[in-house]
Amino acid sequence: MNRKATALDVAKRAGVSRSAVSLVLNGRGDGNVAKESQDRIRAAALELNYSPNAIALSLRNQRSRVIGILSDEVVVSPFDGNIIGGADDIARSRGFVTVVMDTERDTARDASAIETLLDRQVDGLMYVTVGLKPIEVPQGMLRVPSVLANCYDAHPEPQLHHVIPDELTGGREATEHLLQLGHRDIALLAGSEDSPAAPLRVQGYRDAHAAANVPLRSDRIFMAGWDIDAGYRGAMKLLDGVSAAERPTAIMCANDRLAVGVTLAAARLGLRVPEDLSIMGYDDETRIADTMVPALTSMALPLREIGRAAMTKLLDAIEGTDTAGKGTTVETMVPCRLVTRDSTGPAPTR
Amino acid sequence: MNRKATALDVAKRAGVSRSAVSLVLNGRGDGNVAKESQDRIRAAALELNYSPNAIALSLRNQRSRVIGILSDEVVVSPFDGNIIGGADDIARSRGFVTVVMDTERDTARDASAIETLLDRQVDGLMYVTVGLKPIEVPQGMLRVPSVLANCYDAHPEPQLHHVIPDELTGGREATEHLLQLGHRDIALLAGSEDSPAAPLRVQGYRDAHAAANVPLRSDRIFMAGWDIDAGYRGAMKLLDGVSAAERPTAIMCANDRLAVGVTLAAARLGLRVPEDLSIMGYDDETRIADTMVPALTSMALPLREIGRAAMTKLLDAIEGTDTAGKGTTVETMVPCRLVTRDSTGPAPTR
DNA sequence: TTGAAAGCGGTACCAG
DNA sequence: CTGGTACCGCTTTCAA
Repeated sequence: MNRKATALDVAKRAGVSRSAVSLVLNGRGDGNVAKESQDRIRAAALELNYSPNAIALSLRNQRSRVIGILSDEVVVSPFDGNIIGGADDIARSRGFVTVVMDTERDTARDASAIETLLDRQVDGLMYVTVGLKPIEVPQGMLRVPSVLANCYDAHPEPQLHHVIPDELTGGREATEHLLQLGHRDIALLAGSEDSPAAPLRVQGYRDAHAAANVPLRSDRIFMAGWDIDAGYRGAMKLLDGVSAAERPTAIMCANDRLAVGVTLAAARLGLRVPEDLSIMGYDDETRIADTMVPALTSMALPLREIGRAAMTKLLDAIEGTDTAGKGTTVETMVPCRLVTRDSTGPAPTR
Repeated sequence: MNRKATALDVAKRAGVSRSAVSLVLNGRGDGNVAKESQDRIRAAALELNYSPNAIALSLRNQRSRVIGILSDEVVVSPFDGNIIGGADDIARSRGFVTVVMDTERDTARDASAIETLLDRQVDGLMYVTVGLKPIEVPQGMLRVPSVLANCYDAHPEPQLHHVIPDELTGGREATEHLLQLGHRDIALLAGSEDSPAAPLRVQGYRDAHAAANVPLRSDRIFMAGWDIDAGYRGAMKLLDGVSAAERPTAIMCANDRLAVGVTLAAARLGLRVPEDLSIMGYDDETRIADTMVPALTSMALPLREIGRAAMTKLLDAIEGTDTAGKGTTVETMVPCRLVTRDSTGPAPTR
């Protein structure tokens, strides 16, 4: 717990002034400080294991090279952590560090968390959520460059750039995958309306049918919820006691947990997957989709990419690197990615 | 992006000096500053929405009221986020804020992350991991009060206090639950040796058998791994084509994902849960154990409590509140908690 | 009761 | 090429 060496310590040891130390260690020694003084300074710095005090630097420069990440519940929940991972990748590669604060879905804490971050001179702010959702942008975010990841400004005149997954296309391509396998009766367990992602995925499902000119039965769409038991119950309703001719040949789920429930139901009913029933997940949750039996075909959310894109946008704004002026575009959409595994197959002939 | 008000701004507006502002706003006005000056100062501060600059404060006080949390992968992984939630609860209640940095399991990044945190004057450090594990304590952690959560110092002479779940008792009580239901042939899918939790849970399983005087078949224990497919395969080996008399009446799993796999296998084999087979999980993962069909009986990891206990220990050390001297105890064990749901029931009579 | 000044650890300007 | 000095925003001591 001994105090760290300061620039003054280095200066003394090298027999020069603090200013010289500052110049040399910041690479502006040549032409300002004698060659041999430079060497002595560098040697002294090394011996004392000197590194400048970040606090003092921030105070002086009014910049900290720290990006504050505000999470609604990404840290504590099992979901979407890779957004932060991706954001951190980019930040580090550009010489910034990120610090995360999680409000555990208590939006009342947003303002104070942001105030805390701002008080500590963060150079920028990123708001990241579990699941696509509209948010009330906390006032403080407008005081420094900021960006939204996986969420968007609920106001009619959005102030901040946001980066979100392209759920519409995701829903469409998931459906297309099944249509291409020959399925003509595809049920949809569609999550619930509390998430804006759900209706988008439903719309994608509709669009795919329309584009393929396949008639669509609205009674095949269920706003079932998001959890395993919901998937189980939904599947039971669709499959239990229904003849092969009348049941859907595929069930598309709005997330992987629903798909787990559906798989469970199929197993209980003695239906083989994918021979009798194809099951499609969404999200491609690590260690769920890839480890299910059979492994789940799923539409992967581009979490890492969202984090990377959002952080890139943010740092460009901070460093004035963005090509056009700020606010040119307000939205970046990142495509989802189909991951084909073993739970989907050709439609059974009947 | 207009600059924040400083103490000087407040002083000017109130027609006093900066020192007066400082005194009053820190509650040491009485007896030092005239009553009416105090009022003017407070009014001015309010009007200007003044809050002191945390950076300047840290520089001045050499303390920041910030706790750095270093995570191996708690943020990006789906697991154990509630440790951080619990830690944050305590920190906030005691006037500290936490900032989290996640190294995504790259221990090479530990040192630099800690250096960053230290450079920013964090008053304390907490290292938190996904899953119980021994760690190499990064040097820098010894320079400020620090604590380990869900992990422990791998060295023979541990320097830091750690808070971990009591896995031995957890394993024992999980087994006792099944024994009490009359099960006498309990298989164990035990995770893998890469986690120190696995052998402890196995030992608990053995202890419970010994205490109940129930003979134990070592060939019922499988180091199966941790994922759904591992549970599925393990269960198939135990159950498929085995007569009711020879198969175990209960399968205890080292985590909930294994239990999902087991449930899936049981469903495929036409076995009812819990009538024909009881299934026990571990971890009590949110939105898995509670939403399975049937809902999983599980041994809950006390994640939140671990975080709370660790942060309490840490803040006590920082504020010098700890009753005994530092380093009195080096370990805190937090008990796991049995959550009884629908996947376990009385052993079938045969 | 008040204000001036020092100092936390740096950087940057400027005179020598 | 060098060292002195002001300043970032705040607290604290000390003299008036």
